[in-house]
Amino acid sequence: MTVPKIVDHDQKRKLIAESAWKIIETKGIEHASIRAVAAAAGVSPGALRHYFSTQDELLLFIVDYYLTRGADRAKGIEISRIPMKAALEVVLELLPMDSDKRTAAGVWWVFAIRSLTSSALQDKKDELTDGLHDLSRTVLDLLAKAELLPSSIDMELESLRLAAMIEGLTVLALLRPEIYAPETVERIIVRHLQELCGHAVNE
Amino acid sequence: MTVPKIVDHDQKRKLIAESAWKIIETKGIEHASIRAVAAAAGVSPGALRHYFSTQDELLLFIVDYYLTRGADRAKGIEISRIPMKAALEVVLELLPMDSDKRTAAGVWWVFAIRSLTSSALQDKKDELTDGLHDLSRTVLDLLAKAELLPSSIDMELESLRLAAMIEGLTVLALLRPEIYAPETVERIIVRHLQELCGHAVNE
DNA sequence: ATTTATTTTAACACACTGTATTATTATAAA
DNA sequence: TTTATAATAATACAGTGTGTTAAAATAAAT
Repeated sequence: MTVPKIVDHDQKRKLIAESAWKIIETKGIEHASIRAVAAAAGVSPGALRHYFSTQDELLLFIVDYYLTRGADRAKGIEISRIPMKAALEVVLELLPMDSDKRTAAGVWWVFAIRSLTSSALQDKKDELTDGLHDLSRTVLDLLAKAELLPSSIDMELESLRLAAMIEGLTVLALLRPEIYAPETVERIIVRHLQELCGHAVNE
Repeated sequence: MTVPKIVDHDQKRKLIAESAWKIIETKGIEHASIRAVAAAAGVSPGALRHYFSTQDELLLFIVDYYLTRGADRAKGIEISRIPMKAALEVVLELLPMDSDKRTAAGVWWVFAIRSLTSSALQDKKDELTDGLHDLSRTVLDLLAKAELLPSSIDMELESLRLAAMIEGLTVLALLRPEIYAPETVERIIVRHLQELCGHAVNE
């Protein structure tokens, strides 16, 4: 047996994914066709297909490479010692408050839509939505540990509600950035968290 | 001057839109191509193009014909005299609780995504999101008139928050119907409304 | 009844898309 | 040097939306 040309593979996949991401950032995801990505990455379409045999595979890799990394980052950097502030920071990390996260939110969105009809994307979709749910629960736990939440609260229901809140804000911030501006989104989250803590009013 | 073949036009547009809707319902919106819709409506692709010169136009008509009608229906049928119940019913009318509304929600979703890059869809997108916002405010007004809301409430912020809640529930109910089942969605909405009314806990 | 203007319809061509197949090149071990 | 296999390229295919161009149908005017 012989072992031919051992070429990185994983590194090349990353290179291709990064080229794709650049196109998505500048021209939008609808222009990230196989041929365009191949040209941007400096390989032929056939070569790209050798690394990603289908477009869903490429999309899957991009989502994993960028979105999952973003979610992990959100879970990692709860710097604030003040629980309320930490909770806010974690949630804001998920929302499209800057250009980068806006791109990520757009990718997540078209990925989610495609997942409705492509069975190849189902698992990752479940993983990502579960991740959102887990993160919501983490935020609630954080507040509960600080004894900020009423004991009678239904944690399961509230984490589903917070997850929906985050998802909805993401969508609307993309669709109507002039209405759901970063400051407004932040105020809404603050309001939601304070209400969870039993403060019917805040000021 | 002469006046040639006066053919319905508006009626034919409706016929085409209904054929398109049927395809969307059964095969999903990604199969509602111009050629497929034309075949289902019994006209040639060229003929369809005569009634809808672009696919965005067709999508626009479908959204107007089905979604706007649905929104108006929601605004019309606040039957319940009990304000809390009426509010719940109005909100539930927007959410994908049955097959029909699931289809509508899916259409709204891909429409929204396309609106991000198609300038032809911008106005309708704004109209629909404004409609959601207005409806949220209507619900809040309804509760306020019944003196169920604390006077200190920020109506503007709360209607933005409720709108995000509805949007998020719509998305997640489509993505994870097994988690966001109709009963769960209803419980979440009830919880949200009760919390707005100052009930930190409900049972 | 014939002409005429205009709508309606059809039939293409074009540039894309994702996918599949096939053959060629390059490489590393035997 | 031979050889097996990875990497790449080239091409074909069916599908998409869109645009153009020409034909058919129809209702009024002559």
